[in-house]
Amino acid sequence: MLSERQRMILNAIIDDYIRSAEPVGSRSISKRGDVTFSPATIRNEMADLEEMGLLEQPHTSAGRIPSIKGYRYYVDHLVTLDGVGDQDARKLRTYFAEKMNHWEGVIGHAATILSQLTNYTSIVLGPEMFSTTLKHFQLIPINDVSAVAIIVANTGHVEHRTITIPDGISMDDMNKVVNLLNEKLTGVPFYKVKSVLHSEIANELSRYVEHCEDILTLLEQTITEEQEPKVFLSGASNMLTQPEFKDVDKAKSILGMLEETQLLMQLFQSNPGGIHVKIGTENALEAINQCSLITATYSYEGQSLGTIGILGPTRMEYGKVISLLNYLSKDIAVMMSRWYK
Amino acid sequence: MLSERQRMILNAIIDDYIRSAEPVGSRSISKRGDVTFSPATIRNEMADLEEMGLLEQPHTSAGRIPSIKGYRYYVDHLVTLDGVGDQDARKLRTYFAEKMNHWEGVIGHAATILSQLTNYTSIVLGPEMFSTTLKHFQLIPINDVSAVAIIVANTGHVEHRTITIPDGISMDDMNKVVNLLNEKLTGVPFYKVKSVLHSEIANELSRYVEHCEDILTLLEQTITEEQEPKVFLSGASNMLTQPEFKDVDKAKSILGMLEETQLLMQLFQSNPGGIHVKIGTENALEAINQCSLITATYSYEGQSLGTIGILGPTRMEYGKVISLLNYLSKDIAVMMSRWYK
DNA sequence: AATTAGCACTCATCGAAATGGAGTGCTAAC
DNA sequence: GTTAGCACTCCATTTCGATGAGTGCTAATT
Repeated sequence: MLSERQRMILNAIIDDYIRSAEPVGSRSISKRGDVTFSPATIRNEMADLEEMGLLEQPHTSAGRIPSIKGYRYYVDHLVTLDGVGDQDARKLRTYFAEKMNHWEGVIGHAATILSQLTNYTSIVLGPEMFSTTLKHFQLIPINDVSAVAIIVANTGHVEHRTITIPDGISMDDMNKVVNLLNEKLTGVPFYKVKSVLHSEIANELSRYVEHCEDILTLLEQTITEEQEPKVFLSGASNMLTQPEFKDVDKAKSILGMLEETQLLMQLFQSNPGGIHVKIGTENALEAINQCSLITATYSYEGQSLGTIGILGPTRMEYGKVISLLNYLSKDIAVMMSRWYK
Repeated sequence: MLSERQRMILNAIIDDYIRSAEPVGSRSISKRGDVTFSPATIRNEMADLEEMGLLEQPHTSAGRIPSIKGYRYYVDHLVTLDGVGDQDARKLRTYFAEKMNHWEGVIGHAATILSQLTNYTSIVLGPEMFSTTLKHFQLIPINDVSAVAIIVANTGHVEHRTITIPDGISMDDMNKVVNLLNEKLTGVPFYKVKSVLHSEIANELSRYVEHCEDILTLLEQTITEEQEPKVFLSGASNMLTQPEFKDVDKAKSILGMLEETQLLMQLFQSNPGGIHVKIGTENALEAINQCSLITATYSYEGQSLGTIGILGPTRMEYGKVISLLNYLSKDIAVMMSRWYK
């Protein structure tokens, strides 16, 4: 569909624009080493590319900038994955060499590194418990009326909540129930916990304990309560270094959006694994219609667990970011498996 | 030192400036209801106030704006604490009426509300475990080589870490040690844990278990490892609504600073309780030399636990914010005690 | 003696007009 | 098919004068 020459020119324009953030003229392309045609020829091609919707012109007498469609073509067909530079690789190693003693540390760190290496904003979703299995469940009484419920997954993931023990229920009864739950639920994946509770446990329980229904519903709530994954954000202020967001209002709408965890999770939904690039208006949220979002999932034992992502201007260093995300998501996977091996 | 009239005028200027963010002229003061003098008189007083260092002039033919010293006088002597408005109080009630099942929820929520009600940035430090006592300690094995250590405090605060079990140490031995620790350490304040470990436990342990030293050092690290309080940040993007930060570079240095948890904790250090106001250059960090930080501590059973704070421009609504922080810090205290009562 | 009206002066801000220059589209030559 | 040349467009920047808010000082007023 595009001639070789057109692809070269498109590539050159996008490369230049990513570097300079300013409309690219025919002359400057011609002066690059890799395109050996005269400005006039390039102008003709540029006019064609514009007609195809791959480029646009801010105003009549300006150079061209890539359109969303242009970036899309670039990402799909032209971009070269530089791989991860030695420097960056080394930084990653040293970072991860630090001893971490909970996964929040690993993931949070990953977010920090990502934003530092890219100068964009990184968003990382912690692992979903959904696909993990229950390892241990426990109640620890704090005083007469409240207790801490602790849930441990086979991945070492720990959740805890404070619950209030209803009147008229003894700690003894509670403990009996907890023991039974551990017996029956250990090894059960979280998404099955609810149904197993009802099918296998409800009956058996009613024999042992009074008030068992109250207790059961309480614990059911406790265990199955929505475990929304934690969101780690880093380098949000990097957005302000981008010339496209020097307008405070634009910056504000993006940074405001970044503060709403709900929206961020929404952004990451429906990512079936692998690396995904959403450019400009391809994103659902209006606030980031001038941004691109690149996401990758990281996994443990084949199960996709969570997502890491980079948000930047549409004029983003796609090649570098894609390589980096690719590298890092695998690194996290290795990290996790080494940890739990 | 200041005449009654000067105080009135200073108060009027600061009030106006806080509202408008623009230099205040003599005429506009004179037109307010509360100061009944002619512009000329007010001009004379303004000149005096400037000489005293309480006001300054951006340029010769502009109105006056308060200096740091001016704000300081205002906060110390003039500001009226409006109390918390009905609307705000109602919002606070509804927010806290939501059921929370871990303290992170309560504190995080507090940060959100604060930033929403004030339109400034809120920074909240979670409770330090320092002053709480150990309630329960437990190891849950995940696989052959690693286990999750869970530490519960009497406040319901839960910490967890993943540890790797050294070669040649059996899970049985580990459990013996853990049992002993629970026996001896329950009820001991965290800051004493380390010394108790050495004085009371080390000896006794050596009788029961081999390799006990290895285990002990591991667990000691685990329990006493630096528990730095969590930092909750909310409404950072509100900074961008302030006209003083419409300059992207200024905004960036502030927002960048806000991303560094270490710095934030530093900011909050050495606050002996009560409400504190740091204005402009009174703050140690250069990044917020154009900001004011108001902090308050919240406590539980008389023990000051953590800190809540509001960061805004020096041109901040001191009265409103101080009232609000005062109110909310007490609210959190009530909340916590009701929870654990 | 304190207060105020009057007035000359300062200086940031705003808009209009002038200038410069980067880049295009088109035509004609190679 | 490619390229040199040229007229044209339009943004960005600068310049300049007008505007007006606000001051400081002096002299009049209470």
